[in-house]
Amino acid sequence: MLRELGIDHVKVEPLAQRLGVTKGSFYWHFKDRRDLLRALPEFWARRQTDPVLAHVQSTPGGPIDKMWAILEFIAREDPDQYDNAMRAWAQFDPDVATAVAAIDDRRMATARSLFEEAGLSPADAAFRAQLWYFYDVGEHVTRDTPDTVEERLERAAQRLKLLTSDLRGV
Amino acid sequence: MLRELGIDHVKVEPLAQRLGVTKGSFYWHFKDRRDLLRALPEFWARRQTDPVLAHVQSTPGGPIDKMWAILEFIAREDPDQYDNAMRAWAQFDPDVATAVAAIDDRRMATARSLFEEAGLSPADAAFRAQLWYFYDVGEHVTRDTPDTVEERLERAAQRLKLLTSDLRGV
DNA sequence: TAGCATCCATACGCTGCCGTATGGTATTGT
DNA sequence: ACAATACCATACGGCAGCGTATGGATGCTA
Repeated sequence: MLRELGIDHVKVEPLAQRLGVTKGSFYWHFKDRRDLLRALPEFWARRQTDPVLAHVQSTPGGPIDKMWAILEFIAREDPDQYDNAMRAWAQFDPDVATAVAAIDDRRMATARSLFEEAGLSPADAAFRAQLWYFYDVGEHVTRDTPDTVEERLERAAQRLKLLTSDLRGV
Repeated sequence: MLRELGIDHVKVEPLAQRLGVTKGSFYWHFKDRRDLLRALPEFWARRQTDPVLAHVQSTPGGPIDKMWAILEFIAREDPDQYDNAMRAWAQFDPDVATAVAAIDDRRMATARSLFEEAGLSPADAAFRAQLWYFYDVGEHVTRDTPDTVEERLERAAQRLKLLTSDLRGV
């Protein structure tokens, strides 16, 4: 419901009908609607970013290898637009906004440390990480992600090249 | 209402109350709620992107000068998050999505032609324009825009430098 | 000044959704 | 076998918002 119609459409009665149950069931599992909404951000964080960060931890090689590992990992997933729905929600709910900002920080911090590892100064690395990450956000939010894995991989390679061509080959 | 709470909160009765009138007035000006919503995308396009494109048309100099003109123009505006609200809406309404996509295309086409003018091949210019534009989108959607004009200008200069440092000075 | 169009208020019925109260069934522990 | 607990359905009252019907009020026009 969140992905398809937005947070204002995750309502308990339509939700129950979609699941083939009634409201009575819902109010046994959750105190009220707010209680359900509170559980969503953490669910999202666990599902969408923990796997990526775990994957980059476990890949060997230099920083550019790890950047490629991230890009490849994401390109091989099917883009399910969960991020978009969360951002749309965060737009209008301060609590969710801080939750999403925390995720953004975690992701950008990873990129930043990799750019530092590749030889950039902290300030330059921070900016480069922004450019890196914002491309991802922009691609998702404008729904401009290619349909096939091959196209996504090619575009990712292009991005990595442009963002690291001036760095030492580590 | 759209900017602050999202499209699902532009409802006729709260809207009327906010304007200090009653529903009776609303239903004289608009057929129904859908009629109001239909008018919003065009209103947004006129207000948010026409001025920028008009401004770049009227600035002299080479393509990089014009790129700077765009960045400077946007940096001097106060970021009012209208774009974000439209994107949040477009996320869940296909008609709005096409309207927003049309705006994205217009903006990116401008950047693309400038990169071509600066010597890039059509394919390279298209990718470079994406990177250019997605940074903008990412900055807005993550609410990471600096508060002061000076900081925004500095960041814009940094962006322009990184995206054009390998091009001929035209 | 009579008539018509413009603009807004009041009042009404209807629907969708929330949250609660209450009862029923199934499963588990002893 | 018999509680007790977990899980779900039904039924209710209440509110918010939609759209319509109707009646002023004001201004323009002949």
